[in-house]
Amino acid sequence: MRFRETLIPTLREAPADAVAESHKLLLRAGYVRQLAAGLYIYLPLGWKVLGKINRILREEMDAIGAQEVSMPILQPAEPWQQTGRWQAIKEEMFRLKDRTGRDMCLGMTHEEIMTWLAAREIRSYRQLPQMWYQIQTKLRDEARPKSGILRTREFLMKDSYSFDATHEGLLRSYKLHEGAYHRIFRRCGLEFRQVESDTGMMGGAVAHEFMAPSPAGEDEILVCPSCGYTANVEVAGSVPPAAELIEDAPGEVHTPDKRTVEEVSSFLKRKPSGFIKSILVITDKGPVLALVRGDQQMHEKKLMKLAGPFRPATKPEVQEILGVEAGFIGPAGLNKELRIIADPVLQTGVYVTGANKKDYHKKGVRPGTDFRPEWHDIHTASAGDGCPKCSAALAAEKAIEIGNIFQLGTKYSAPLGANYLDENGKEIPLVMGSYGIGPARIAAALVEQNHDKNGIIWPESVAPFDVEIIPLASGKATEAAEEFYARCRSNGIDALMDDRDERPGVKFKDADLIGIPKHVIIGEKGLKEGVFEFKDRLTGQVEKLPPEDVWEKVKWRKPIS
RNA sequence: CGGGGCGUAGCGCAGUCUGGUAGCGCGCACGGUUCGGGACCGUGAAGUCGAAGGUUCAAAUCCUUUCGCCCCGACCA
Repeated sequence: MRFRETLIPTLREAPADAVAESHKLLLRAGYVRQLAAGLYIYLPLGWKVLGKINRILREEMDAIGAQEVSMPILQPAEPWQQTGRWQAIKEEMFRLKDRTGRDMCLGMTHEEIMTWLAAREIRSYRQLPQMWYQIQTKLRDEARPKSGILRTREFLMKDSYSFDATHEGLLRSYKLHEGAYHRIFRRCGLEFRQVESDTGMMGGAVAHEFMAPSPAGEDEILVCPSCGYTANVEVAGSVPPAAELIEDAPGEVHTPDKRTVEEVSSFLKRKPSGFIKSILVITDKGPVLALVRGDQQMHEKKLMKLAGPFRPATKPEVQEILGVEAGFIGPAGLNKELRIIADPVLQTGVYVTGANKKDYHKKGVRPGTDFRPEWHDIHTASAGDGCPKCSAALAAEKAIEIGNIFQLGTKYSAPLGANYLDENGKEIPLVMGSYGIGPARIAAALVEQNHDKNGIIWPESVAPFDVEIIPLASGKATEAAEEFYARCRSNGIDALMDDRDERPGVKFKDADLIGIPKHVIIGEKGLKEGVFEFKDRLTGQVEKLPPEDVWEKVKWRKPIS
């Protein structure tokens, strides 16, 4: 393509609203424009990049035997009502009525519709397994769109769904996707990790996320440098550093007005790890007392999986339920039966905790003896904690979620009646999996991971063009550049020809900003010596070479590793 | 949804406190000189000051309401 004829509106300065590096650069380099909060226009360069990513997605999905289909974005409410998600999902779903008053929604994902189709078309075990995928627009009324194209209300998603006769079949489909995802992200040139993850509202037992490490990421993951254990902080296990053991004799201490662990620990001159933090929460089934060690943070998602949705108790509620002011509550010597969930790190040791008496704490409390809780991991794993598998020190990093895979089981097939007949003529629900990848997130994560102060540095596989040709104004240079450009075109090399009447500096700056990996600079100077210049955007290295050698370099493509 | 910030030309900003009828840089158009890392000179076009209502002789500026966008948190199928 010719620069002059293409919409590539580069900006010298980034709009003040942009904060994330990928957002700034994609805006400045002319890849995207914002229409409204969480709604983006993809300009020619941006759309080409998405196209490249989508091609890789299709190739790898096709390679594992998945079939591409296209599902409506506008959907009737019924399937969603049948699976219960019409109720379970709240403001995040765009809802509307058609002219007859029928409830409709805009698809935020396609489990319901894919399963609806499966319910009608799959009848026999002989048809199984099936894997269907699409690259389709999703709409979610996000509470907070942010970071440019990282979190938007409308976005493209490659979503696929597997239908198997058995759980073993599901595992096979899951593994196939796992492998495809690894190949996809590797081909895109992304640094990524696969982590254990929460299944969330998708349901099902097992799920993994694919994460691209980046400070712009919204997720935190824990990584063991020794054994390779990796998990989202939402599910990550860890062994916090051992606490100093102080064998107090049981007894009360006067702690006037000292409520939080910080206050009491500095008052008693004890480390926070010698305390039990008691948190009263209100669930649908009543109050629950959650306990973590004083130096630890409770992880709400972990507790939510055990106790269901909850909220912290208000101060009056604490008074009413436990008969003591908040700040002095503890698990030992409660005035009533209460569900107590304690983090296993408290299984050993002797602790200080609230005495359930205003202005008093209790010393020498032995969990398991002085009170009998349910033991469940509810603390937040953090950097420096021991790995749950090998006990080496864990590291924490921020990451962008670029894909996820879920073993759904029969969560959708059962309510939607997606059954098949087995060899014995028995009707059995399909065992399903679902698998997503966000192409725009791949693009944004790539920019986050691959840029310098001058601009973007795309990997060859997803760059909008293979090469940018930069003639420096002069009749001869333009002529030579045109010839080179024509040669690229007739050999299937996608070249961007900067045919603008601009000064060299402007062309160089724009080329670096746009980030095509190879630049060919053709100037009067070089022509006199009989050379073109080949610049590697990544290293910045420029080589003066005979045109034929430059051609060889432009033609050469990095093999897929 | 809670907290904070910001809306003035395509982009970045000043002007708002202390009311007097809108300005700077970049970009854009035209002419000229330039031409290897965002050139220079000259001329010019472009703004309902987010919107509505109010106060006032007079509102970008003061008051009220409202909309939008960004950030932190909550949420995130």
